Amino acid sequence: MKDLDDRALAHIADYFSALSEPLRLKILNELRRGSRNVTQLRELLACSQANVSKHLGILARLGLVTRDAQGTSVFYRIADSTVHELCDLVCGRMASHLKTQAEVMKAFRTAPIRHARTVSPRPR
Amino acid sequence: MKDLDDRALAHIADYFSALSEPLRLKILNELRRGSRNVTQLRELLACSQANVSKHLGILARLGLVTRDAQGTSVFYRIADSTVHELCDLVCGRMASHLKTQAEVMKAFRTAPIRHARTVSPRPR
DNA sequence: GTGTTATATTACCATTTAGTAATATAGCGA
DNA sequence: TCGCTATATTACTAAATGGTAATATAACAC
Repeated sequence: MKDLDDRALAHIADYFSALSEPLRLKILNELRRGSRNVTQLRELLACSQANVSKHLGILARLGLVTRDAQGTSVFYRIADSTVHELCDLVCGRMASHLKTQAEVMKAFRTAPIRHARTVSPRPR
Repeated sequence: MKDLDDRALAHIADYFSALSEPLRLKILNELRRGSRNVTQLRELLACSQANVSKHLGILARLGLVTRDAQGTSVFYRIADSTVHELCDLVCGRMASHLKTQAEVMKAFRTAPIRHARTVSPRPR
């Protein structure tokens, strides 16, 4: 990631954006176990058909999943193995972060956030 | 990523969400070269001070960057080495994806997207 | 053909978000 | 103290986004 033009950057942002919705993460997580059609996902994730179709469309448009039509059903599967690595990375990081975060929360439960700016003197 | 409760999922989504904005990616990319204060980032990225402060606040709140106040300046640096791995993963994937995408675009420049559902017969 | 099922899409609403201008706050130098 | 600089925050607007209900489309069974 050295010299990034705006188009490439927008693509990367879009990619992360696809992963920034809980329902889409649930879909991808479910698809890790194998190919699923819309109805299966709708039942597994307890959401509306229109909604799951919409999110699948987003994931497909960005190339994270692929469509496989079989009769009236459309089966989706993960197209991009990078998805697994990304999620694992974030999950691993999340574990340690949540751990420390929980301790911070316990200490400062009700205290207001203050941006102390007196930490170190200005270098000269 | 086996059994995900909704809170953990929301955290992961938030994490990806932080990476889903071009300007924030630019900031993180710039911070890879070392610690930078707000004014430096403002000049390097050619954006308003309020905007870069806002985005830095988002990144800091999620723990991707840390603050280091020195006098009237506040220096930020990447707090989470995972950021690098994530971006590299996506960039690597992007390269191959854009390559094939470009060829697809060349072929179907003006053609409407059609969802062919006659690929394979329904299994019985 | 009709009816049924599966999926996609459209139109809409509510919420969120990026950006800006203006203001507030904090540290520094004189 | 009084400016001056650096950063954060507030209030606001415009645009994007998630969700839903209704509709459209396509494949199958009959």
